[in-house]
Amino acid sequence: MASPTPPANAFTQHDHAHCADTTLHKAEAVAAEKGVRLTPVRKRALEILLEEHRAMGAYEVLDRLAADGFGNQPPVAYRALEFLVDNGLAHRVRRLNAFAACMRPGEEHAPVFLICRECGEVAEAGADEVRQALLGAADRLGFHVERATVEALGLCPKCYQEAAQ
Amino acid sequence: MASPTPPANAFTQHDHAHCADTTLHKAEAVAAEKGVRLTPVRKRALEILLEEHRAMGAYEVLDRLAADGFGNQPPVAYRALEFLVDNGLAHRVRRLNAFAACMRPGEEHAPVFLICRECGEVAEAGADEVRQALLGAADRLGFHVERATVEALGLCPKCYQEAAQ
DNA sequence: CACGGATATGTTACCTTATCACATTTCTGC
DNA sequence: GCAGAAATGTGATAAGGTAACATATCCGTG
Ligand SMILES: [Zn+2]
Ligand SMILES: [Zn+2]
Ligand SMILES: [Zn+2]
Ligand SMILES: [Zn+2]
Repeated sequence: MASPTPPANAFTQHDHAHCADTTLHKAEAVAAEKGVRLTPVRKRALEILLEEHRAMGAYEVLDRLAADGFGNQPPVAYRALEFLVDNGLAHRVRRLNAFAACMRPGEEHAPVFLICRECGEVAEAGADEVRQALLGAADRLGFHVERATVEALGLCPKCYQEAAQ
Repeated sequence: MASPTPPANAFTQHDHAHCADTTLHKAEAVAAEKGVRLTPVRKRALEILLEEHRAMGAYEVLDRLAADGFGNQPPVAYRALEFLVDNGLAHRVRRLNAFAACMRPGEEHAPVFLICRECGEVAEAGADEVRQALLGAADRLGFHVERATVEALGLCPKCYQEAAQ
């Protein structure tokens, strides 16, 4: 089965309001199906992450949540973010110590993050071949992979163009 | 050119004293060739990382350095570690917020880390196919990769065996 | 509806990781 | 020997993350 949505990604111009809206609705559907509660804080945290195609630090999210009347202590943000990550609605971007909304909630995927060091945009690329290659390399050492982190730092198309001039 | 050393890795039983010693000498050679100074703190930091096939936090390294008569403030460790990383003598393991000695200093390689969640051992696997797959995925979005982080968390052969019982 | 356990939130306090800024020393080329 | 560069020591502080416990909300059951 092919992906039902054309792959709107951070580096392609697109109607992001629509992109975010669609993703939020998918997330709600996923939560409903899994029988987990996308409570107000959690939903708001996800909306905040969805505003832009970039990763946000927990404290940045916290500030936004606090401004919206939620608690202003770290656990408020960390708990909401943990929930989102645990349920596949957001990902943790290790290189940035930050979090990004998952762009394909519900779809089985091994996320690969492409992080532009110039503009900070983060794209989530599906890359099964990367995962396959990783599993192969691990297998040769007898290692059993449970979770994988694959992140690339570099330049997005736009910033690469600009740098070339 | 094939790798000159048989791939001694964390998950294979081997004479680690020899393994560490060899790697340290390779590192010294690399530093000499690059014309950078592997000063006492830096060398000691590398030796500390080389003691075991696992990643160490900066503060753990710092404690060891301080015990050896070096400074006991964070920058002491962070600077030494930064030097090692910048010169390809150590790697940063993002998932653990820690550092591991590079097992193949001088060799061009795209490191992939296999982290056992049970015993904490970390193996550095060379995996060009993983890098190729990543470059391919990035290219499809027009992204230019400069640096990549590939880390897998799971169980090493030994711990997997033990878990199965 | 009432009750009780499970789940979620608020809040305090604290720990770990990482960086800045600046003074002092050590090295290196001249 | 001397000047500039590189490396180190040190204090202070920013940024990221968690433990623990009290309070509130939800939800199935009687
Ligand atoms: Zn979008
Ligand atoms: Zn960019
Ligand atoms: Zn070894
Ligand atoms: Zn293990």
